[in-house]
Amino acid sequence: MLKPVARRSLATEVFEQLRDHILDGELEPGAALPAERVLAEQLEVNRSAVREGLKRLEQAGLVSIQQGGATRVLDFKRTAGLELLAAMVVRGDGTIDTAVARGVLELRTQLAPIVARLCTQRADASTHAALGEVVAEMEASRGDLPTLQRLALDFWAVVVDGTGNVALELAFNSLAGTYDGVLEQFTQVLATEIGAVHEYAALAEAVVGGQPKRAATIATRIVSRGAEAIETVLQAVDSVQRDGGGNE
Amino acid sequence: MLKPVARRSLATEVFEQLRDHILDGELEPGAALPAERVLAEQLEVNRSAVREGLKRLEQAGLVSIQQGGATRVLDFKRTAGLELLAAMVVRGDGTIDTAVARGVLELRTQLAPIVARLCTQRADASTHAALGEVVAEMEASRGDLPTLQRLALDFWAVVVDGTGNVALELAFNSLAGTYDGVLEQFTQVLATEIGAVHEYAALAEAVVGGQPKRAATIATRIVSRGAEAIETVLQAVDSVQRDGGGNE
DNA sequence: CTGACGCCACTGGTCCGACCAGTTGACAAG
DNA sequence: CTTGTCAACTGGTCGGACCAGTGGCGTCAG
Repeated sequence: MLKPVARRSLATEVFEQLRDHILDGELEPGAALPAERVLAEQLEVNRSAVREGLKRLEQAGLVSIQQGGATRVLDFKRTAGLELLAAMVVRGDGTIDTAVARGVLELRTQLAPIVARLCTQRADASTHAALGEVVAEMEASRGDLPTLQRLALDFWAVVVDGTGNVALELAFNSLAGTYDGVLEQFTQVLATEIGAVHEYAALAEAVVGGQPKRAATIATRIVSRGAEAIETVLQAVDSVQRDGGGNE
Repeated sequence: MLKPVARRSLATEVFEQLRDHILDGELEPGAALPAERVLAEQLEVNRSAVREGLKRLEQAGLVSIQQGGATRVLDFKRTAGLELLAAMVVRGDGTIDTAVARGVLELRTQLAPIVARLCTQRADASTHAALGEVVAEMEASRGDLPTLQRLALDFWAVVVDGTGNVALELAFNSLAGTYDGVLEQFTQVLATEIGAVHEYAALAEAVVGGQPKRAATIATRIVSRGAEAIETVLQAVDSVQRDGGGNE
C-alpha cells in the first residue's frame, strides 16, 4: 500500500514548525521571534523561505510583524481564525487535543439545526434538485463508508448553500477543512452517522416539503449520532494520552 | 483630526488587488493567473512581492498553486474561510455587499443565544468577575459610544471565552475582525444596541445567576436591536447603490 | 498512420547578496 | 534632565541566478 511522498515546500515547513510551537505554548504571547536572518540560519533555509513562513503566520493571526521592530507572538485565542482548528485538534506531536475536538463537535451540533431550518425556509428548486441527487447517490452507495462520508459532506454543503448565507458557507468551509485531516481515522467511528442514509433522505424531504422545525430536529439527530460515537473515542484517547501513551 | 498614514507593503497590495479581482468575479474559478514573472512585470514590483501575495491568496483558499503548472483561481464560496468576510462585505470599489452583510448579521443573531446559554452553563468565577468588570466599565462610560462599542466587543469576548469552546472563540474572532473595518461607520447606527448598558448588565446577571434560558433570551434581544438598526441602513444602501450612486 | 517516447520550453521553488527603510536605544551635547 | 543624533539592529525590496516539476510538441519506432 504505497502512498504519495509528502512534498512540502520549505516555507510550509517553516510555517508549520513555528505554528505548532506557538499553539503548543512554547512560544508565549508577547515573546519576540528571532530575527529572520537568524531563523534562516537556524532552520538552514534561505531567508525567503523564512519570510514566506512568517507572512503566513501573520495572516493566520499568530504573529505580528513590524518593520524595524521584532516579530512578536500574538495570543492566538484572541486573534486566530477558524482555519487554525485543524492544527489545534491534531497537535504538532500527533496527539489529539480532545477539548478542542469536543468544541468542534459542539459547534457542529449547534449549527446543524440552524442551517437546516434556514435552508428549509429559503431553498429554491435548484437546491431541492441538488439534495435529491446527493440522497440518490447516498442510497446507491449503501455500505461504502468512505464514499458515504464524502457524500455526507456534499449533502451538508448543499444545505448550507441553500441558506443563501455566505457567512455560514465560509464557516462551514472552515469546519469541513478541519475534518479533512482526520477523515480517514474516523470513517469507522462515524459509521452510525453517515450510514443512516434514511435520516439524510428524511432531512431532504423536510427541506423540500418546507417543514423547518422537522428539518431542524432531524439535523440535530444526525449530528448527534456522530457526536456520541466520537465522544466515546475521545474518552478512550483521553485515558491513553493521560497514561503517557504516544498514539501512532 | 489626523490619522496614521496607511503604510502597506507591496505584497499586501498585490494580495488585495488579486483578492478583490477574484471576489468581484472578474477572475472566474478555474481561470489561470499570469505567471509570477509576468505579474511582477505588470504590477511593476519584484517577483518576491508577487510570490508573497500569491502565497497569501493560496492560504486564504482563493487560488491553487502548483509547481510546474499554472496558478489557478478556486471557487472561493467552497474553499475560502471566515476571515474573508471583511473583504466580501466591503468590496474592492468601496461599495457594500448588503447580502453578505445580512448574512453576517444573521449568523451573529443565531450564535448569540447559543453562546450566552453555553457560557451560563459553564462559566466559572473568573468569567463572572470579568463580566462584572466590563459591565462596570460600560456603566462608567454611558454616552461615550466609541468606548461602549469597544467594551461591547470585550463583553462578548468574555462571554465566548466563558463557553470554554475554542471553536466558538475562533469563529468569534473572525466575526469580530469583520467589524473592525466598518466599526467607525456604524457607531451611530449601533447606538441602540451598544447604548443599552442595562441589557448587558442583565445578561451578565443571568450568566452569573445560572439562568441559561434567560441569558439566551437577553442575548437575542441585544443583537436584534443592532440587527434592526443596521437593516434600515442596508436598505438605504441598497437603494442608493441600485441607482448607481458611488457612496464615498 | 499511429502511438509512445523524449526533449524542451514553460511553470513555480529556492537561493544569494545587495541595498532600502523603519525602530530602538545608547550617548553626547545642550 | 532633556533633547537631538547616530549607529546598529529590525523587516522590506530588489534582481538575477539556478533547481525542480509539468505539459506540449515533435520525433521516431512500430
